[in-house]
Amino acid sequence: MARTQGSHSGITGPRVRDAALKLFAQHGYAAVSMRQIAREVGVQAGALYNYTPDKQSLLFDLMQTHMTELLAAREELPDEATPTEALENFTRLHLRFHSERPDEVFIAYMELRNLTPENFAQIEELRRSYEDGLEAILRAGIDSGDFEVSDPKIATMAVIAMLTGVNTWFREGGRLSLAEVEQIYWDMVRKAVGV
Amino acid sequence: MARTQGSHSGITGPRVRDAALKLFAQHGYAAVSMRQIAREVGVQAGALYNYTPDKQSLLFDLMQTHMTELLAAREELPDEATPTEALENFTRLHLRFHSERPDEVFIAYMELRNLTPENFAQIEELRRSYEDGLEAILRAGIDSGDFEVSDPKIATMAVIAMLTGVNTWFREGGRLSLAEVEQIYWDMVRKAVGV
DNA sequence: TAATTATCTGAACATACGTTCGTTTAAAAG
DNA sequence: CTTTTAAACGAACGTATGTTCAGATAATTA
Repeated sequence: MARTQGSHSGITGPRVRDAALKLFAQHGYAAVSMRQIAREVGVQAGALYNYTPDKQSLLFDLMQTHMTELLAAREELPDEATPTEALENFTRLHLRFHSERPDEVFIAYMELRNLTPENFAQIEELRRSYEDGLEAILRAGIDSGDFEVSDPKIATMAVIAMLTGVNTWFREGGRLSLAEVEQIYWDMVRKAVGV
Repeated sequence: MARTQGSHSGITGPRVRDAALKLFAQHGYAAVSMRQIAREVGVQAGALYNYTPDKQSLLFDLMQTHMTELLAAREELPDEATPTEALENFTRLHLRFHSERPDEVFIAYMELRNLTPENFAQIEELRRSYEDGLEAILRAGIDSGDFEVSDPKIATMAVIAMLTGVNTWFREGGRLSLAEVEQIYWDMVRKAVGV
């Protein structure tokens, strides 16, 4: 056998990507073999190399796409908002975006150390850019007198850690809806920065 | 060559443990080989099996020890405190304990999926017990009217996620001392629960 | 229909893995 | 000093790894 019936790069390509995403999130990059990914796609291991130069690129592409989409989503937030509005928008966007992509988030946070140094630097740059966005909001709120925050750098890390933590327990269809979770977290964030 | 000069189980044993801790934290359980651990200890791979039945037990022991010590530390907190005092004690203990053990914390959060189902269940039980402790404090504060928290379960997860987040950036000897970090986080936690 | 291109197979490569074990040497016990 | 035990070596086991590639077949183009 060789080329199989109905085979198309437009179909197999995304399937490779999806399989890698699912398996990396489930078992971790290092614990997943190319043969496992191939089996999930329904193909032999060698065929994967039509869609990725190597395993590392598979991981990097997943993380880069995720971070780029996250930054793009943030760009779309209105920028004429007050500091408090901006913080609420950020909070709700973060919760919504992350809860919709549990696998991507898991990988983005867990597999950093499995990136090559060059790839790591690129992803880290994207992450820093995202964090800087929140820090800018906090500083604006401090300057305007809206927020009461002693250290904006730490507050940035604390808020992001708190928000990203939802992914450890939140599941669609659970006890609480996303809207309820958003409201509860926004209340906590709001209070934490003194609003 | 065979048994080497100065070899002692009382020396090599802890060194195996330390090497595994360091390497698992650095590269991840699945990415670290028994030969790497052996090299770090200064021994051949076969010698490791004088100290662990297998690689999985090495991971499990590290996590179990960590969680047990965490629970033991919490037991030593005074239990006649007010809800606010109890929450402050918990917050400071968590920050101190975790900042002193970055490698153990990293492993405890990242390598859960590399535990066998039986081992996972045990570690998860310990973690649940720790979280229940915080939830009890929050409920007590709600009942007494000290705290203003709409959902104690979520608040528990949010606070723990926020606090554990320090380990992603805090380093002894950095811009802020542990005491300063403790104060800043306690301020945020305090405000977040409405105190 | 014929020629070309895209896609996948299946075998192979060198290397690495966790683990076992017979043997050897050092330390401890008698 | 002799015997016993503890600790480590070093080779070997079978299996798995990421990756390459010639060959085969399907889809597409001419």
